[in-house]
Amino acid sequence: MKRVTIKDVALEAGVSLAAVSRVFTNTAGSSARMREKVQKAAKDLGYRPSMLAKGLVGQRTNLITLVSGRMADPFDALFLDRLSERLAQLKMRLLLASSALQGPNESGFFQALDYQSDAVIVSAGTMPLDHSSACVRNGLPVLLMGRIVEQPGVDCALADNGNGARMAAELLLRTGCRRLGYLGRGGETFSDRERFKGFADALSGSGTDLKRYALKGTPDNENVFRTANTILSDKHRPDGIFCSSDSLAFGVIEAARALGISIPDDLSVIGFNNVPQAGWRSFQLTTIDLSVNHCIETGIELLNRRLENSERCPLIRRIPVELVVRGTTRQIPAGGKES
Amino acid sequence: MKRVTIKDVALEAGVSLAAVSRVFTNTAGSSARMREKVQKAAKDLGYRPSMLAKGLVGQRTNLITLVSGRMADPFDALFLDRLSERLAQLKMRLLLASSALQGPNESGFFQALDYQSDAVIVSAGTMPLDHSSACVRNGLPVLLMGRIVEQPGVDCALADNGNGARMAAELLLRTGCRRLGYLGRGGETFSDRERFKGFADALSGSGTDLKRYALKGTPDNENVFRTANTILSDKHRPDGIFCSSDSLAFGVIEAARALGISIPDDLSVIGFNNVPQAGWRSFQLTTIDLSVNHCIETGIELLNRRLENSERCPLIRRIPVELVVRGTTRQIPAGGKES
DNA sequence: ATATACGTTGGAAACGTTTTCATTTTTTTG
DNA sequence: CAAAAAAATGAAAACGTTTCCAACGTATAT
Repeated sequence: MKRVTIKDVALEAGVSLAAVSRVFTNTAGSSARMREKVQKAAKDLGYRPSMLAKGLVGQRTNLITLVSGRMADPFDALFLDRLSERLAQLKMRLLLASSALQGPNESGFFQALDYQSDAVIVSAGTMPLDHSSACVRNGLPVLLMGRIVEQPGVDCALADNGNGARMAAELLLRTGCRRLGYLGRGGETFSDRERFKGFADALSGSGTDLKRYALKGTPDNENVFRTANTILSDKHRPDGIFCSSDSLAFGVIEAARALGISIPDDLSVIGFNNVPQAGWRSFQLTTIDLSVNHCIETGIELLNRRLENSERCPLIRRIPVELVVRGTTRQIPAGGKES
Repeated sequence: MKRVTIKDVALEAGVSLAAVSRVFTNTAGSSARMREKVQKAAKDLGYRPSMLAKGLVGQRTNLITLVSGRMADPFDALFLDRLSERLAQLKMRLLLASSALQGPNESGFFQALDYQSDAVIVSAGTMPLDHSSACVRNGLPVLLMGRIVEQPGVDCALADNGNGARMAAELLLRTGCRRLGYLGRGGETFSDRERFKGFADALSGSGTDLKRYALKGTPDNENVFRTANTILSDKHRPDGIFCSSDSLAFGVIEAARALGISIPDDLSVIGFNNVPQAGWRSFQLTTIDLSVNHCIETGIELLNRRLENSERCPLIRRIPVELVVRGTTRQIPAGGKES
């Protein structure tokens, strides 16, 4: 019932505490005989080092705090899953910070400090960053996924939104759409703002209409459907819609079907993220692919470099995106190279 | 750069360490004047107690280790999200154990021990429980979600699979299906076995055919589609299929559409879990609802009771399920009460 | 042989808390 | 007002590690 400690191992092996510690931390300066004795004793007793004690004295806890959104979007779930797995390979553990229920002193940043996490990853787009400086001040690296904040000690990794939006715009133009729409979250998140701007920029000078639509309220399917239904019921409705996420696009597709609007003949739809569902036969959504694995590798790299050198200046990494053409956009007219 | 400790607060307030500790733990025995002084000093210095130190000396870390599956199923994501939120209300944090990559000494159970979690929740159906006893031996409560294992110190909470399967069987029978199929994971998980058994039992004596199908490999949509396609391509294909999860049902629906089989006229489909997508217009899946919130409340209750009294005998809780009739099953013939 | 270096080992302080116990102060009681 | 009880306070040990430093032995160089 009582925990097996380093002390017990030392006693069993007939050596000092320091010796056991050295063996378990692979510190130089212990004979082969010593290693053997200690390892045998440890195994016999079933010893496991206390990460709490380790963290208290050393500087690493191998804990990474993740502040994530509501996990409503499959992309978030996927991100979490892969991140957890990848960190496990590096012997690190993910500590979740509920982004909901943020009392005055309850931010995920504080939680990270409380448990002496080695770093904080923020992937919740709407999470206020008020307390991030408290982390930086305590030497706790912050990694921002999906937005940019210029602050010492804060690294950022995010999709190449401008490029993605441009590809979407070009595809819609080349397939003959003329009344374009952008459906996003009303500029609530950094990504949303960048994607709209990129879309608008790419469209400027093309002589097309662009209307910006915003989802009010939660991004659940029913709510998206209602919004899309309103948009598409207008007689001047767009004939091409770029959505800031696949989830929104699914709602648009369903609303179009309900209204008898044919996709892609009467309406083209493009999403963002390329979540697994986008490839399902029920949707066949043309979308901008953002590789989860790529996101994670980029994040991990920034994290590692920061842990090695906490002083280095902040880095911003753009994650490349790719256009995935499926069935919700028309075919690009072949041959017509000139103009 | 250095952490503000209880010592700094004591110094600032001109009191002893013990005094500060007492104020912060709300222990009886400190005057109003004392509380005030300490709280002011703490606020001025921005003091936050170290959970590591706290956990080392006290017995609670407020950490709960969750061993979860691959998060591929939306139900798992939802479960995680809500659990994290609910635990946050109770001032507890979720520590994730990647269920992948289980080296010899890398089980989630060991991780729980290493960080002195207050409890382990296992929701991964396929996670081997070899090392659970190590936890129990160290007084670490184990909560099993979705399966039953009779072991001291291990509580279980799971859906009323038998009842759910029975409701599915009855609906299919009453709506006139005669060649029934069950699509599951080949008995890989406890739930799968219970659901099949419940379905078969409810069908026995009805004079209908029952065929058991098993998904081989990963439960991703593409793979499910292929499996379903094979099943439905048979000329003696079933006219009613009960799936052990909604994810499987979606694949069946898509395969049916691809083959031009009309749902629910030629084929009825029932899922399990009632994930949000089941209600989407693209699917309208009839399914057995398992309330995530109910799961969590049940789990939390078991956990709390165990933490209060670690000696009490193991409890098994069945979570009630509900039939949700949507569009993938035929209407129940009205009036026909007799026979 | 003696001095120097090096590789091994153990002792003890430190990490930031809680908690027990003894001591001091305050309040209540006769 | 003295004595007893109650309340408030502080000193120190404990939790399980790591790490610095001193001490020891052994091998190498003079």
